[in-house]
Amino acid sequence: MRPTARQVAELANVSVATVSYVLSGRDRPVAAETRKRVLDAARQLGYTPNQAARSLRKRRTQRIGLVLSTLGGVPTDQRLATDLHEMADARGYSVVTLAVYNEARAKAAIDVLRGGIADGALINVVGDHLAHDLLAGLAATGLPMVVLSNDSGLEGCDVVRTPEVEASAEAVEHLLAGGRRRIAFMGHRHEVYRDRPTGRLLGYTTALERHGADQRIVTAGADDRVAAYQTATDLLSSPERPDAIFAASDRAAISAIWAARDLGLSVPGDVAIVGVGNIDEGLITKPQLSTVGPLRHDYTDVVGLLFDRLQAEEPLPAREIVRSWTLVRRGSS
Amino acid sequence: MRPTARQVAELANVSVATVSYVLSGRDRPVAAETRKRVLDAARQLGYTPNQAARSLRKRRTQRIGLVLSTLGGVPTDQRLATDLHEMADARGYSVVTLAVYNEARAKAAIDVLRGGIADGALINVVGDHLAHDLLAGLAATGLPMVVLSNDSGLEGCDVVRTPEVEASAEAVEHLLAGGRRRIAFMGHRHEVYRDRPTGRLLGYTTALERHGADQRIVTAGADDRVAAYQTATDLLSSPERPDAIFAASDRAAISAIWAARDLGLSVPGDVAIVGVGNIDEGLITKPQLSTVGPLRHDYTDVVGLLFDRLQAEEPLPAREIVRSWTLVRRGSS
DNA sequence: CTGTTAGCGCATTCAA
DNA sequence: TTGAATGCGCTAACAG
Repeated sequence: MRPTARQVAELANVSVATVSYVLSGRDRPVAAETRKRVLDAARQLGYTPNQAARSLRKRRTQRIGLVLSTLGGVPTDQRLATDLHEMADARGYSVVTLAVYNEARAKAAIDVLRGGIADGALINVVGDHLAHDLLAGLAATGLPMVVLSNDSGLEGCDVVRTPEVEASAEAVEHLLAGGRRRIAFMGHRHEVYRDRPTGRLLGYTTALERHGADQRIVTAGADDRVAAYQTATDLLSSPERPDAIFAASDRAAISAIWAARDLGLSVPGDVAIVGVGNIDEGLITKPQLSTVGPLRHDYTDVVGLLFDRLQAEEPLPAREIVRSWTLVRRGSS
Repeated sequence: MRPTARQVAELANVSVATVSYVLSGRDRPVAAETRKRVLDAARQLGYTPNQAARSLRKRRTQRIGLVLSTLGGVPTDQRLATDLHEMADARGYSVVTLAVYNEARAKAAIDVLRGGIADGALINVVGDHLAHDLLAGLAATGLPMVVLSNDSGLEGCDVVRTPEVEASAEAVEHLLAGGRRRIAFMGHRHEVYRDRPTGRLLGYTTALERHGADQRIVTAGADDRVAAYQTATDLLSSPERPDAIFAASDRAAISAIWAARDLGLSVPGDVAIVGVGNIDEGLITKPQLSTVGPLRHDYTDVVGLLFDRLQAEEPLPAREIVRSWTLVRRGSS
């Protein structure tokens, strides 16, 4: 079927070892003429080394696993992915991406990693699909990994944290300081449909509590633009219309701006709107979108953690990065 | 390091063969007590079979490769990915995604597939990053694959085609029929910066030619929302403002609607706008977006082609699917 | 400069 | 009902 090194060797009249040395380019002296025969034979047969055999033998795959919630192209994932691909490329690694989607597939994805598909993993799974003990179990195998998560108790790997609770609270306090009193929260499903507040919702409730504001308006809709538009439309056409919306994603916030404008409401006059993430698209809305998020979208430091581990001789101590988020005040609030 | 079947066997006081039989669940009689010992030992050691060794031996990986241009979450890719993941799951396959991004990485991705990372591949790469002969070479290895492409001369695999040229021409003719005379095209980079028109740009030029309209206004900007907004703003504030914009993606078309509204222009009064793709978001713009694209976003037939090949005993003849696209007239044109 | 040999970890055939 | 032996395709140590 697929040609093997053995067949290349026969065609070139050499041993498989020579084929291996020529094609993997290790520094063993090979006569120019022999090398040419091998390369010709390989080309003629369309030979590509079997990676399963190679990594079984070398005990390395030269691959990185990227684990994401979905292939949905959340802005953060896109940046993370491009930085990872670029840095992996430069170091001779390839990247395979695993999408989790739900709890069952999260288990499957972890098993694929446990099965040794990659030499290291970069993991960004939001919500609770990826059970904590699965992750801990994976880390315990010694697989170099860095996890983007605010969960506590992750040992044996690097962790990248995001100050989303504090930043969200800051955003809501900014709205309160502007005199807003009926502030609605539009969140992701995984935050809203949960027993106790976490993440951006927790920031929202915390800020309200601090200011003795007990008016909580919590809706879902931040997961996609259409839902956000509809949710915002509902909120803004209700008799008790909110005077501010804090959306858990910029994409949702932008939909909310459009919903307000379509209803003839002025932003921020009638309703102030703040998002999360600081995506570029916030600069082309009218008014421009206020948001909390990173000022620069750069994940090279995060990816760097992973390659540090891969290139280290001995296990590295667990490190932690806390990313820096800022409230960016623009026209919408 | 990572435990092997051998270690499990020693701990359970059985042979590696027994471990293999118990854990892979093949139908060889194993005493209940032995089975329990093996399972306990495996759990205790946290054993997961090495997939490289397993697929080397079984000559199957139980994996599918999904090859995409980017992890950018183009709507089509999202649908394709969810359908693939779901169907793969149901059949006991996992999915690994490879992102191409550029020409060099396209070669790398093909090499990964040639190296046997998966038993089959679903490939959707737009533009010319993935050279035709690379794809042909991959198909020649006998790897079951289905390719979404309008290129000709792809042999040894299933091909899924999209009537984008005809549909784009239809969209432009619809604009012409509505009396529009200065129709601008906003395209993807890979179409616009190329020696001769292809794809959606070709549909545009073809329609204009047919009607003797020689006014061609070709711009890029369809690749992202921000660029589209800026391009549309430029177009619409120029002294020779177009009376219609045909955008190569719905996302760009939606940005164009915003740009028009922000300039105080009426859609479709001052400028008609048509997109491509028929995404749901076109229903929440004001006016709603006219578009050409599939009426239903369903890729199960495409994914089905791949699994047909994987499950077939002998090589299947190459098949072809032509997807059905329709002009959906809504308020923006 | 090149070939022979011995596994990597697993699934599977053949004996027992 | 179980174990020993073989080899998937490759790399790397050792021998020549």
